[in-house]
Amino acid sequence: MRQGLDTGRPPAAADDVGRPQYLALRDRIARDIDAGRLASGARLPSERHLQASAPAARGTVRQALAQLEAEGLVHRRDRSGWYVSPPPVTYDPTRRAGFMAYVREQKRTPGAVTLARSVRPATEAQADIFRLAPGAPLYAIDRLRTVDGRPVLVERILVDPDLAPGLLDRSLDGSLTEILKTDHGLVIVRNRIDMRPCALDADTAARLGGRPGLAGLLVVRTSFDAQGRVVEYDREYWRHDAIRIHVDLTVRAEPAGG
Amino acid sequence: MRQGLDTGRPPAAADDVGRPQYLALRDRIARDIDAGRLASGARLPSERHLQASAPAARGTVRQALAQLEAEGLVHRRDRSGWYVSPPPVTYDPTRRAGFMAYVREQKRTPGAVTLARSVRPATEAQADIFRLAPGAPLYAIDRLRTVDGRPVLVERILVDPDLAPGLLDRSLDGSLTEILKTDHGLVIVRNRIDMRPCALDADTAARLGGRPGLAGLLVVRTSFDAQGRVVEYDREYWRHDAIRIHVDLTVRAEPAGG
DNA sequence: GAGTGGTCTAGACCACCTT
DNA sequence: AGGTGGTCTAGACCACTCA
Repeated sequence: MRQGLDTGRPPAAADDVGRPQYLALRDRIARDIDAGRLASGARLPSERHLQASAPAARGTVRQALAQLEAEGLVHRRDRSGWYVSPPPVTYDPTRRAGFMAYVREQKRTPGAVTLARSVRPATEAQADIFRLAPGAPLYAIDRLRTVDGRPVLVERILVDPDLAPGLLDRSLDGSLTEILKTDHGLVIVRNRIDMRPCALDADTAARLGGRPGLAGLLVVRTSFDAQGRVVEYDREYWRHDAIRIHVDLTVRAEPAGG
Repeated sequence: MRQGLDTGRPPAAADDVGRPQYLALRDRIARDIDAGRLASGARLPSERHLQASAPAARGTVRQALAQLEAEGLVHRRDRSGWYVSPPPVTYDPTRRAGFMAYVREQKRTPGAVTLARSVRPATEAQADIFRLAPGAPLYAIDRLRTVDGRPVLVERILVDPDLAPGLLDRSLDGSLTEILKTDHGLVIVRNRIDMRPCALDADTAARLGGRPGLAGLLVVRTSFDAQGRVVEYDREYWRHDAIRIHVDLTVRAEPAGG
């Protein structure tokens, strides 16, 4: 499959027909990972070393690495190198357990950092969600979550100050839902969840150790109490390779004829 | 930000500092889409035309397009061109409505093609799921789903022939769950769903009009009846830019002290 | 057959991480 | 200071689509 300038090498073998060179290199690295020659967390040889061992142009090597990154097998640390990715964390949006709890259940080590807490006027869209007037104050909490020391998720949580006055003065590294329940009597009875693959903006990507455009999964959670009030509005930006969604549903009774 | 060979152009303006050229081009195209100058479904200028208008090397143009593709704003048709992507379809895994129904609810036009139907021996993993012996026969149905004529999803459904004898002789373009219920008395009471971003293999990508490595979302659905038997095992490979997941959950009663 | 995207080469300079 | 990945150039040939 080699193309471009004639390098004097023989034409591709029959079994290589139709398989681009970058995928062949991808396969080689993927095999090294599967076979354990490259362990989870291990650093790959540098692009220039891979280039020399292929041999191939550096762009071709980067194409192979980008492919492995899209598959979630490897990730990069900006200007540091490429690393074998650990297995993803399983996330069940129907469960009440907070991040810390369900990561621990999977024998991984969770971490949390509160990046910022502020009061800010609601944008039009936010006001709509909380059924407030645009410009009304909202608590905003930005948090970073890690698994085994690796940042996997950035979230921004919005809370109506009227429902949870003084919330920002609390320690916010633990379960916010728990605080809202015990301190403010806000019990969540309904969750609306939206998920979609996305590309992360420069800020978010940088916090997760990546570059603008890093593939991500956006999880938006809107939590309601029994009176239908929005108690918590949470936007979580995950690294796409760090998460796996799992839902277990018992089907509700169907209306007659359904 | 221009780098590499000196092209005689002036250094980057202050507001461009730190913003790579490919992102600037991305922004320009994204603005054209937002502003409606490029409508949904419209074809973008060719890479070589974009290159001439930027101006930039073709690799840089392709980087900008790949970024937009990752964000779901544009997609490509192999060797045909780049196109503005339509809005994604919303998918609610908790609802019983089949693909055709919920696509229609969103005022889009669904389509279905049965690609293949066969009986094949269960692999080890499949046997495990169905609690059968490895090598036991399983019905396999491959289907392609389209929205507004565009392929968005390839699925393979496995069914235990003992539970639904003769299933393959039926018309399979409609709701399989419906057939299993009305013809075979199999009522699904529990769904286990797994979702994760993935890269699509060459076959799947080709069926969705893409190249190997196309970004996708894998949705695995395991359906059980009241006796806990696996009635249906379905692996859906979606184009990542064609789907948005939405779940609305009423929280179950908590155990005391929860 | 003209034009498209897909793959590839062989360089270069830069910002930043690591030591 | 040396090495890394990030960005960019300027070409090339190929497989395929489309009119």
